[in-house]
Amino acid sequence: MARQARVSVATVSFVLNAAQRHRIRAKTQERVLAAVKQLGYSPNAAARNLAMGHSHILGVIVSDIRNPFFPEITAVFQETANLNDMEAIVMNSNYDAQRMKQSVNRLLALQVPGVAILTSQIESSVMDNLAERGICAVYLDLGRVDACISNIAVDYESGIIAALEHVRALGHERIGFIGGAPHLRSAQRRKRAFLAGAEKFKSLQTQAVDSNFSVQGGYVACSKLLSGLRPSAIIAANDLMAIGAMHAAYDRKVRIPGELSIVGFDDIRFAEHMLPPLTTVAVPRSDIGRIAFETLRTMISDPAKAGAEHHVHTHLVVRDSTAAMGGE
Amino acid sequence: MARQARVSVATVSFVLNAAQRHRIRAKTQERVLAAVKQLGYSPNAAARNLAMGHSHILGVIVSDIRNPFFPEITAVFQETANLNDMEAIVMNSNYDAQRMKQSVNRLLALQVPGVAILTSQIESSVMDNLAERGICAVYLDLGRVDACISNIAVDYESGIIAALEHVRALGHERIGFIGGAPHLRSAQRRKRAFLAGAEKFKSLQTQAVDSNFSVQGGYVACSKLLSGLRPSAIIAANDLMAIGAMHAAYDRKVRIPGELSIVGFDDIRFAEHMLPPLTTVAVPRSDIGRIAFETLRTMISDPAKAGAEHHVHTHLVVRDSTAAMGGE
DNA sequence: TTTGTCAGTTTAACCGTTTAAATTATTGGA
DNA sequence: TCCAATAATTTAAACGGTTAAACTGACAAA
Repeated sequence: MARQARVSVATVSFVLNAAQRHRIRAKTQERVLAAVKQLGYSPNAAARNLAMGHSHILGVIVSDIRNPFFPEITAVFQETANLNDMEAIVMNSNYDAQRMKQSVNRLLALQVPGVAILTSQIESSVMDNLAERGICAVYLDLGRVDACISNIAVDYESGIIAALEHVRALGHERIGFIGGAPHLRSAQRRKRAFLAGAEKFKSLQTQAVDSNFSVQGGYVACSKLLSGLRPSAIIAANDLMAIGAMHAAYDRKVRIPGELSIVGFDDIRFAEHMLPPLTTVAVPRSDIGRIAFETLRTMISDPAKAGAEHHVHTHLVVRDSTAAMGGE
Repeated sequence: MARQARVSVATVSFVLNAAQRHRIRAKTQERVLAAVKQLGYSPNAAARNLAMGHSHILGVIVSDIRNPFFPEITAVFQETANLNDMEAIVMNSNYDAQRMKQSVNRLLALQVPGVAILTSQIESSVMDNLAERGICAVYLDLGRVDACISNIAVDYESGIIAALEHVRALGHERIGFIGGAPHLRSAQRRKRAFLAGAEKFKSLQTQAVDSNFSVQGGYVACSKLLSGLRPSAIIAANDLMAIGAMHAAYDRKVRIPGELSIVGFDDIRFAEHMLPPLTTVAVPRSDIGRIAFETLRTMISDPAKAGAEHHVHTHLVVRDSTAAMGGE
């Protein structure tokens, strides 16, 4: 080991750990730092991990990294973690409970001090497993807050309401809604918000169909809506379905936004790249990534304190896929 | 520790490592396995890592995880790694040499046995650093193959030629090309392939402009092409620029594919979701992910053997953004 | 001069595996 | 029955850090 600095291993350790640095003399610190630089030394993470009982790696589990919703979140999480001298390892549950369990087990073996679980569903046995072992966790929209358990609550409702108000203000009265997979809480909340919002305006005629958050599903759902008493505006519970809806309209030669206005949800990067650019509700994904990390860090550094509930807000981004009735 | 099985730690270790399992009696194995199950035991990765001198985590560095080109690769890499009892940690260089170095250092501290570097550029000092420490590496399109260094070569040329032949067969003679950032090898190769291919056909009039692989860049480049002697077909060196080009055409009311055919490159997921769906050259990203892992695994398990060069092929996917001259 | 105090540094135990080597148990042959 | 050979298991030394506790001077006060 780099004890070319003519000091003991302990001294090196003290120098390299900010918290202990004060204990040793400036001169000695210089010597150590010089040796570190000269040897290109970096401490063995495994040894440190073993000694400290936990690693500096945080786990992040998402349902589908291929879904453009997630990379932004994980990228910010990781960048923030790196700034704090930690690593992030991102795993994919692929919407599969079995894989979720496996991923958690992998993370446990890695001795992670905390985990961010950013999926729309999770078995409570997994949460319990984590809780029992004292691993801090932050969930997305799962509600529960406890010792070492935080939650990030996305305000879907105000986004949906904003979308509804927007198309209503443009003069649309017949409004369709394409919902996400109905067994997912987050899908239910968006749908309920839509229905509740629509109730307020007697003049509105609404029709809601459930789908599955995919482009394909949005296509089918939109086809269904268009073949009935045709709405002049459609709000989709995510951008992928909105894109599917745009395709369905395109294939039937229904002009957007001339004959049909479409609003998405999420504001994935490609929303603005659609033709026409998609009006959508932005979910602040980088905030989610940042908050997920920060709340984990807080809980890890002070495990006594209870977890917290964090709220993130959504807002409407108006682009060109919506227009006034009869307009274009 | 789980020595509730009334055996020594060594025995547990032997049972849990397939290679040594034969050494111990079936009865004893059962006892150990039962204890493992009962305690929900999983071996401490850090301790194992420390004892063995290297971890079971592989590093993957990409230039930009937000670019939809990469998540597919990393997801497959990770899935394959998991099937082989290894983890993958994905880092983002953000096209920044400094961050690349940092990422490599982080991975070194983690004692990774191998690294996949999937960026279009890398300083040779980084390659040397890795090589010196005996860390296996696989690069994307960086050419060098050596002890513990493999390379995945993407056959950009045949894809570009296929795209060119395709538009030529449709009757286009005035063909524009939007190139990627000219300092990147992979951009140069695509451009050169285009120019070389165009030479073969005397009748073709081509114009190539350089850009930067971004949607914005594609927009600007296409605007430039459209404002001169207007081409009837444009081939872009990646899909993002092709999408930018589609926007430029849309904003100028140039109809696609009626007045302008556009071909992209990569076949990112959103290519088929564009309106109209984008004709593009598919780069087999899941193959890249799989091969990157497999070649790393091979090199790691037998470090004596030299690295290998792997080729992956591209192929044209014809959709609706290209059509015969004067058609639609 | 002795003693106490304190800053600076070192010692040594520990973290939980792997693995070579040592030990103990079992088996089969004389 | 005893012994050798072999099978099964245990022992103990790494691995490279962290950290409580011990140590070492230097200096100030008695």
